[in-house]
Amino acid sequence: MDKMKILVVDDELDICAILKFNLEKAGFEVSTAQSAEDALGKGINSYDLLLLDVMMEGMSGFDLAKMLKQKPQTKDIPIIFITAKDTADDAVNGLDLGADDYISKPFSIKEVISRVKAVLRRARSDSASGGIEIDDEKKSVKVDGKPVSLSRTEYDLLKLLVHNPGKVFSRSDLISAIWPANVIVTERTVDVSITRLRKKIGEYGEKIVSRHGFGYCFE
Amino acid sequence: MDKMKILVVDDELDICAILKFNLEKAGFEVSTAQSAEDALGKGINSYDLLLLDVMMEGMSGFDLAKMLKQKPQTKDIPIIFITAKDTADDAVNGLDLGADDYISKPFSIKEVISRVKAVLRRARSDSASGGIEIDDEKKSVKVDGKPVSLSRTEYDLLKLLVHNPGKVFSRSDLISAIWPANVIVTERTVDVSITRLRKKIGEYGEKIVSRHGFGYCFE
DNA sequence: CTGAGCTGTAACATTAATGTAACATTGTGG
DNA sequence: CCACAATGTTACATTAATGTTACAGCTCAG
Repeated sequence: MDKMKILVVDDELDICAILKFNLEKAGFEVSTAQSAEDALGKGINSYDLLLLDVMMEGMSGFDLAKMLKQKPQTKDIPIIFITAKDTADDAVNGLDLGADDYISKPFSIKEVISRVKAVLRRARSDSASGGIEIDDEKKSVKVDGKPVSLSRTEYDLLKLLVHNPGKVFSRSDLISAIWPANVIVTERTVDVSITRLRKKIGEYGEKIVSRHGFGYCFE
Repeated sequence: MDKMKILVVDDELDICAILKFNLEKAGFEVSTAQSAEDALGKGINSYDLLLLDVMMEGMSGFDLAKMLKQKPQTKDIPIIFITAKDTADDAVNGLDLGADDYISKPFSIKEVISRVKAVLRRARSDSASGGIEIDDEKKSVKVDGKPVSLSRTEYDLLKLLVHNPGKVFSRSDLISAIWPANVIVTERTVDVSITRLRKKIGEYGEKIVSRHGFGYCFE
């Protein structure tokens, strides 16, 4: 496999240097930029992953991400936000913007590397052909290349599970993540939606696995 | 939980005093040393964390760290380096040496405390993994690298015990911590769950020890 | 208005987990 | 060493969790 290319965007030179050094040691190819504007000049669409500081002079990391998510060439590049603020708001904002993960300062290097790897693994499995393809723009799903028609609930379920392989979601996790806040549904409702989803995606239904006593996960 | 013991090593007495005062206020037990040699005389392996100045007379912080990382008794003690401001290279070197974090002068006390806590939190969950790894996101447990399948009750039990090594939980402690509030179970029920858990985690089952007349604890 | 698809609940089937009791073993205080 | 209490272990009946299907209410395009 080719070296994955990572672009680190942070206005603190120390942070850039540390990330660059350690990520390179972990086998990645790393460039750095000191501002969002600087990053734009570096041909972002040639990178496989962006590490993006939220708080920067000029254009913020959020602004940059928003811009990138609008262009077809760059919208699929995974983004990990780095934020100094430990506020849940930022995390929510970031994930809402389509960020793939979010790391708060101070971070440990080990943690960063493990998240980078996780995100890249995820991104690769997304584009992996022959499996499950989720086109978030068209809100359509293909299984082994063949389009399947999912309802809104099923689509959201599949997307959440597939984008977080291995992570176990309890029924109440799923309800609060997928069902509108103002509706009240039984936990068993989740089971039924899972059953319907499993049936529609054929053999891949078996990859949505139920962890007795915990919930569901995709593997 | 016991007080965490921290050793601050810095040749500037002012810095030592400030760190000692503030860390003690934050609930830690703090000793200080003015040099690496001094630190070696203080029984380093009894500490839970070292705060280590890089630039010191005689043996540098890096040298000390390198030495400690080579001895089995001390290699798992987390180290946070304190470096002068504009030497990102130092930080890089330090992280390369297996430091868990670095802090550059001048630092804010809040920052130091939050990093200390972060590192200790991380070290705690790591050290618990002396053969047992608990992945709370995946709700899965590995013993010596091999996944074992635990029921919900067994998982909760293991997690509670492992995260509080040495602490003795009475049966009623365990029941109120793990069993849903609305169910009523015999205290002997705990014994059975413990037995099942022990069997599943193999030789590590012996680390769940029963304290006759008191309850169970993990050591 | 109408019909097709979507949804949530309930009911029933199936499987995994659990609690209790009974008996075996170990530990403790005298 | 003995008696008694605490703990270990096992089997088995029961309970809880999950899978599945049917059905009724709902939405929404036409």
